Amino acid sequence: MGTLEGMSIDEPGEDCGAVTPRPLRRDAERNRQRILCAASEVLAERGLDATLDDVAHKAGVGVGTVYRRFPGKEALIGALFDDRLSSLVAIGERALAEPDPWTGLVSYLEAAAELLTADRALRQILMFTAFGRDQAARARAQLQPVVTRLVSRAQDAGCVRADLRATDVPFAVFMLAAAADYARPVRPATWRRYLALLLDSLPPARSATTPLPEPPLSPAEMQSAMQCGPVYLR
Amino acid sequence: MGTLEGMSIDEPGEDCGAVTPRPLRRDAERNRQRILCAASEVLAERGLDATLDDVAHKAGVGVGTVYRRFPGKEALIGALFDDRLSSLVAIGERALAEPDPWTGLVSYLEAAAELLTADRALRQILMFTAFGRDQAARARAQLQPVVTRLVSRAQDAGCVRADLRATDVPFAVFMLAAAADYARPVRPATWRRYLALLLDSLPPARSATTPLPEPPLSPAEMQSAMQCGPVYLR
Amino acid sequence: MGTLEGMSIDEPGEDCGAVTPRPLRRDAERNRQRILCAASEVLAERGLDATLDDVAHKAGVGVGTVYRRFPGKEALIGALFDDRLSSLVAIGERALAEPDPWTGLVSYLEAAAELLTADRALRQILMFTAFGRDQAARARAQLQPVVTRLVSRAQDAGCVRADLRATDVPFAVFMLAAAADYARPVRPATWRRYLALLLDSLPPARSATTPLPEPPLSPAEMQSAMQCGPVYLR
Amino acid sequence: MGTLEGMSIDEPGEDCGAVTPRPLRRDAERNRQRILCAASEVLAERGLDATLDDVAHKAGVGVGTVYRRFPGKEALIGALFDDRLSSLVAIGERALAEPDPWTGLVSYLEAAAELLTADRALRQILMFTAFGRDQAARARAQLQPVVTRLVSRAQDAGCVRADLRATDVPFAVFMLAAAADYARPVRPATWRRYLALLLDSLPPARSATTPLPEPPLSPAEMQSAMQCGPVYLR
DNA sequence: GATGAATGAGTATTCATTCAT
DNA sequence: GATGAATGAATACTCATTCAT
Repeated sequence: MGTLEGMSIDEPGEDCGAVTPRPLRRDAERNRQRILCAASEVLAERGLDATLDDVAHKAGVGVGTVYRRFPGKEALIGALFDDRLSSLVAIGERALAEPDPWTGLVSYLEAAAELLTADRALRQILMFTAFGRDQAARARAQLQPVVTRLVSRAQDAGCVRADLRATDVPFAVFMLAAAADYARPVRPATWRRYLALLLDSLPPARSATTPLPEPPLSPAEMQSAMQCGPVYLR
Repeated sequence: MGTLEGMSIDEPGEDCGAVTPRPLRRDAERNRQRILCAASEVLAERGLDATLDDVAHKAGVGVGTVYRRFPGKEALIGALFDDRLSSLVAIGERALAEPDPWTGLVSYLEAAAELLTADRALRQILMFTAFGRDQAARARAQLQPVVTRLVSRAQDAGCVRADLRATDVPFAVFMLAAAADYARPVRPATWRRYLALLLDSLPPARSATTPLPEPPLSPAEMQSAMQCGPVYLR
Repeated sequence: MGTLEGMSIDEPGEDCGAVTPRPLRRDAERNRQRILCAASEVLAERGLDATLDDVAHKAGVGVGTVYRRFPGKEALIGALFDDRLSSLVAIGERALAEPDPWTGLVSYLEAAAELLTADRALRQILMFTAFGRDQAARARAQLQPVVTRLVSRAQDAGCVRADLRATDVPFAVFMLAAAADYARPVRPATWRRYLALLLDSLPPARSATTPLPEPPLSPAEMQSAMQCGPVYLR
Repeated sequence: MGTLEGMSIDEPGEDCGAVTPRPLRRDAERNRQRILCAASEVLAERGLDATLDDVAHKAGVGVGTVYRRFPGKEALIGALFDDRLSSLVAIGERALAEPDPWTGLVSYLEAAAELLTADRALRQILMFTAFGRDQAARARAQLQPVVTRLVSRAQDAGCVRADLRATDVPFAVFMLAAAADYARPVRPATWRRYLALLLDSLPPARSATTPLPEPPLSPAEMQSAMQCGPVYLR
């Protein structure tokens, strides 16, 4: 899980950041990462009902170690959320850096959906988990201005309908993630079909139809999706 | 739950009937219905994590009775699924009865999404639960022809783009359900906003933009949704 | 454990009492008694730290059964407390029935200490566990008037010093129980030695010589002690 | 904790000493003292359930250091016990130095009870914890002669009943500690009331009326009680 | 047939103790 | 020697499922 490896490990030299109360010992940090990776994988496989024992086993550590690094299950999931949130913010900022407003918005939707699509745990976390007041606040505080700017910039350029709002964007991403959740085991890219559909509804006055890039699921694939799809039932 | 009430109850004497293993005794069938109703209500409120004791209590019977009527929790949920599936088929047939093809398709999407929106467990079931081979097959067998007809009829009438497929329809419903799952505790009708958006992308060449019928969530409502939203985390 | 066997089982005929919501099924009540007995024994042996699994094992039932009958560990111990409390009240009433005031007070102290002495769990419960407000209140409400009467009656008869208070009595019992706790494995009756010593300090002759230096706890303080006292229950 | 501070620290160089395995390095000894102090405070507050992590934190050292200095939790508590034992012996010796035999005995009882009263863990230790054979032996070896002398001296002076024994004294202290444990959160000095009561039963005049019914524990029995007594230490 | 009592594997979490850094 | 990271057995409690009444 490349995303996790590269994050939040202070390089040996740059410890002058000084915000973190104390950098973890090398091995502790390594285990922290292992735990996050394992959590991500296990949760992706078995959903949020996965046990911390499973996570610990996958990470190759004892349960106690998980509890040493995270106050509890919810906190561990919260850490995952925080990490992914940073990625989303980065995605948003890259999208804002895009000179063309339309391309910017589209690339945000695409990259955000791609991120969610690649990680089921993240979809569940973003879509279904109630978090503590502060985490939710942080998420909003970081993402909202970026997304707001993306939308209003596109509206000012006349390429997006005037009644679209910034809060519609996460909904679009959730909806795409829901589609992805369903189709992924059969044909992972299916969600792009619905992104295209969605984009078709965005221009103030649509002129030409975009041909849908992905074929629909065949009835057989559809059935197969229903059988091996995400299991939340215990 | 009207659908449940109306199920045909075989008279005690005519057990010589062909396929059905044996018609239930009058009181047994009454209990079966009570259990399904109770399950429907309890699961709609609390989702799939509701306990069978809760269901039994709500139904006014003992747990043992639930197990006498259904092999287990999954089977009970499966029966609910079947019931809802019938509702969906009925919805589809009503939509087909609609003379105008476009109105027919739209009313199907609307009614199907409405059904999912009112029942949390149903959303979870449809979106996340893997069912047995036969149930999935039955679902497909019953729904697919109806939906296929709805789509092709609309395409023949020239009011829907040619590259839309029947399997896109359940995806649309799932996506709307995902939106509903998220926004429901704050503003339950929000999903209609996204149905409108979606419909805007369906015509072969869109002429006028449909004004979105529901306002978007305010940032504050958005945050509140994140806090009290569907909790799958135990 | 004879005391437990005879208690709180409604005789088949006398169900007109009607206070209890519903009499337990025969087997359920039998198991309830088994659990209480086992709890009493196990707690007596291993102290309040004994696990409910131990209790269940001793009772020959599964843990779930224990939890079906009692909401949790504390509730189980509370039930034990309630049972013993009834015994104490009965002891107090027998003591009041005694015509001679001095004999009455002495027999209460003796019988109460005997009760505590025979059951270590009870000693711990009475001495160390903080219970819910209502249980403590019930204990006080039932015992206090009886004990108050025992003391004042003896004082009126001139056989007990005037500065003794009703709240001194439970303290005496606790102190004897502490002695019993210690000496029991070696010589179980040792506490009687200290009861005799204590009784020697009660006649009024002594109060002239040494007035008691600290005021006794008021009934309200006593109750407050029962509520915030040392909690050894985990 | 004055007693702890004053312990003799062998100089680094003179490790050729006889019995002591090896004098600790200066800093090691300092840590040992810090740990004992911290343990004393933490245990006094929270009782024996306090964790070693708490102790280590309070002492400003790592848990590992605690384990380097003491084999385990029980050993640490044992060391505390030893320390308190020294205090008791000192108290006893001060009491013996008292010219008046009665005052001597009373001041021992008072000071000993005061010591126990101030430290919850100590109460638990003295009253409930079974210690290793050697610790109990040491306790007896050190305390018994002092207490025996205190008692017999008072008896010789004619101010204490003849049937009192040395082993009655620790029982008196335990009983007072039990009272203290109970009343402490409400009115900490309450135990003095019961000390006064107890003292009232000691003069020889009393023994004429009621000969004590049970023999006292012999010193050997006392020791045996200390070893097999109720164990609350986990 | 109905009931609800009994079961016990499973879950999150804690803490004394060990061991790598 | 000191540190604190890692360990995992233990504990209270839940709930789907079975079975005696």
